Amino acid sequence: MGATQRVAMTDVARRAGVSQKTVSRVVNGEPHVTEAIRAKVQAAIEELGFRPNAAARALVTRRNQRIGMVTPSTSLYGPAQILEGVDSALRGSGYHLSVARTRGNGVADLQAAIDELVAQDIAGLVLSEPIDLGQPQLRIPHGLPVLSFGSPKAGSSTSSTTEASARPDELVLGADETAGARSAVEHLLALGHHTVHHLGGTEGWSATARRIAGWRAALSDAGVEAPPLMHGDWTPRSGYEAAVDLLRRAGVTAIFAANDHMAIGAIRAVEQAGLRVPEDVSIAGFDDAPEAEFLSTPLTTVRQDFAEVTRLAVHRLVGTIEGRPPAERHRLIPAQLIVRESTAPPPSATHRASPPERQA
Amino acid sequence: MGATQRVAMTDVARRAGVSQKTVSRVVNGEPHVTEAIRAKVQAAIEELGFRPNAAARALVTRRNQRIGMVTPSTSLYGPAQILEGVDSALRGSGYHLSVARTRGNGVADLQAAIDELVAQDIAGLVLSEPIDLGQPQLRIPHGLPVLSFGSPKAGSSTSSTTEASARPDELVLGADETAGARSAVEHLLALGHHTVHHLGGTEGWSATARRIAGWRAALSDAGVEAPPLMHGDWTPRSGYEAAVDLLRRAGVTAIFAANDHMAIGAIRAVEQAGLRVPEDVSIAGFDDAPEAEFLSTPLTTVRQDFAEVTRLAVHRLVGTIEGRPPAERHRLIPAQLIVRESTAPPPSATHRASPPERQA
DNA sequence: TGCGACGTTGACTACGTAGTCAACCGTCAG
DNA sequence: CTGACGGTTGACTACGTAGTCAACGTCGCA
Repeated sequence: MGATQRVAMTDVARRAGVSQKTVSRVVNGEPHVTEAIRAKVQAAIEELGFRPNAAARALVTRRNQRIGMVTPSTSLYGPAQILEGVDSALRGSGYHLSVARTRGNGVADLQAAIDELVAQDIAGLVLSEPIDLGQPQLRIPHGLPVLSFGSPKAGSSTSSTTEASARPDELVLGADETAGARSAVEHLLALGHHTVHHLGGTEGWSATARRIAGWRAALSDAGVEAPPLMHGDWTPRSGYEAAVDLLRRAGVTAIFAANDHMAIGAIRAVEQAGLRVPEDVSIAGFDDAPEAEFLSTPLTTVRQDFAEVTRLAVHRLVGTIEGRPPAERHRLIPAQLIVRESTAPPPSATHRASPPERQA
Repeated sequence: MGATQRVAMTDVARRAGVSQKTVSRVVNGEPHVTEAIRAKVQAAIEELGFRPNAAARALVTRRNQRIGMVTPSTSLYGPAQILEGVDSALRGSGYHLSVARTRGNGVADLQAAIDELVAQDIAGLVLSEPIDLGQPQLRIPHGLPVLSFGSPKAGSSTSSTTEASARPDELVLGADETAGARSAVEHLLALGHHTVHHLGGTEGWSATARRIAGWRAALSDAGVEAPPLMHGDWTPRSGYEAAVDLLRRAGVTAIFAANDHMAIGAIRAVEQAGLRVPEDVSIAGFDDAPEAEFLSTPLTTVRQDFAEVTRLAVHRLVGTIEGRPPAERHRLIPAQLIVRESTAPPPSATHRASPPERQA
């Protein structure tokens, strides 16, 4: 069982009639090796089925070609997209990807996942969802490059100026979710809704905080007091249950859900209450998940360009690892409002001034 | 940048006034160490912030605590659930998880992902989605334990007897998707539909083949000739487009989509054609994705118990790695038909004999 | 023809850990 | 009181690779 490694460079060297060091040169594609010898070594490698021992290599070079990634989930849309994007961006870079999923939403859970990765001698650390906490007392080895998708502090958005993060050398990239959320709420207000209710994501997630921040900012700009906040956990069920609660209040005409799945649950709740989307209640989501466009009521939502964000982020992380730190450590990519059929003027809007339509 | 590792066991040993070997004993929790010395070493470890060097350990023990997993995607429901389940099952086992995503659906793509993992000295290999090919000419190091979720050969299902796989020692576990698909189609036939059309998943995936097999089996048992097969790529869009095509034919009353997302697209297509689900056209999916229950038309679908499958599979894989191979190498977990509101008798069924309702 | 420069090759060694084995200690039975 | 034994500790070494540096050979130029 399992004794996978048997053939070493010395075996190849003996077979090819050269030194171990020469085999090393061939394997690593170093110059200063005669073509004839290179071919001979290659042949010996093939014959013996030699594969370099990664552990020995890591030991002697004192560095690992491994990136560790902490993710809160692999099945939620955002984290899954980030994981996929990071993997894509890493392919061909020479770095391997190690994944650790957090088991809960607390600091201890995040720390446990980080520790597991750090124990693997990673060259860089990716935090898919940095927890939203006052003082992120995370123990991360000094000098280990860190990339976070989204700042742990709910950003003031659009301002590209950086808020200080816990680690001065931390890379922070992401879509501008705050501005994206803001544009969704502004869209609803522009349609004529008096106010917009928000179904927040899981408490403690920075993404939750950013979307709440955008929601509050839009309401504040419009001079509207924010109604009580409700929290779900990103699942359709939680969106459904929160919306059922919400619909007990009078005059609810617009709901902004923190993600598309909660929006789907909310639509169901509205319909079960005998109301129609969007005629009676408008609903907007966040993510532009693939199914959003194909729901019976296609969903107005906010799209993030995960491919671009992850590509740029990984590029900068690898640069930092290899001693070429980017000049700019923080970057927000614009998010895009996608207006579909789940949002419309409120029932009595036609009796008021015609609402100015507005695109993000 | 990045010189993460500085403190070695010898440093700790000097600090604690013991030998490096004793530090090694303490770190690994070996017996035969006086409590006083153990405490002294622990203190020195804390003070110096020592962390064991994984590469050196792997080099000398000749084995890695790493499981490599190949997945075709991290955002599709099934693969994401498998990834999440494997990660959960691995937590606390002492093994780390390395992920490689295939870039395409060909053998070469799968092989490339496998090679990348093998280069990392993995102790075990997990294939989330074994490609469906006649002769899987995959190069996998001899003696490396392999776990596949679902056989690469579209199984005859229910029979728990194993079909021969490429590697005699390969572990093959999964939900009985063939039986699950069969039960969905039988459900539709029992409702009175003359036939059931199938929107298949991405060609080349074994999951696609298994669901097709179940579909064909159910039709065959009912003495119905299978209508032409259509293929999508698991996305709602592909389900939508396939259904638009399909609805050009006359007399289409029942569609079984290979996953819930394609079913969502199909529902949209039906509704856009001016027809109703389920009154005019019944639609069933596969996966029981979280949103399936909360769609405007809650979806009849098939649920796999990914948690159970992955837990069992990882348990057996780890056992195999550690020299305790399970007696049983193949196992199918039953899949469960979930009947909701997207399926009903066909439009004219009431004019015929009342259809016998049937549960799986 | 002679000399230096440069390209090629290999011997030696370090990297940090765990396995092997011997030395040492105290205890207990004879 | 002495020898044996078991528990504790450390010296030495191997693991497989890449870095360092020296030796060697060849070529071009003076």
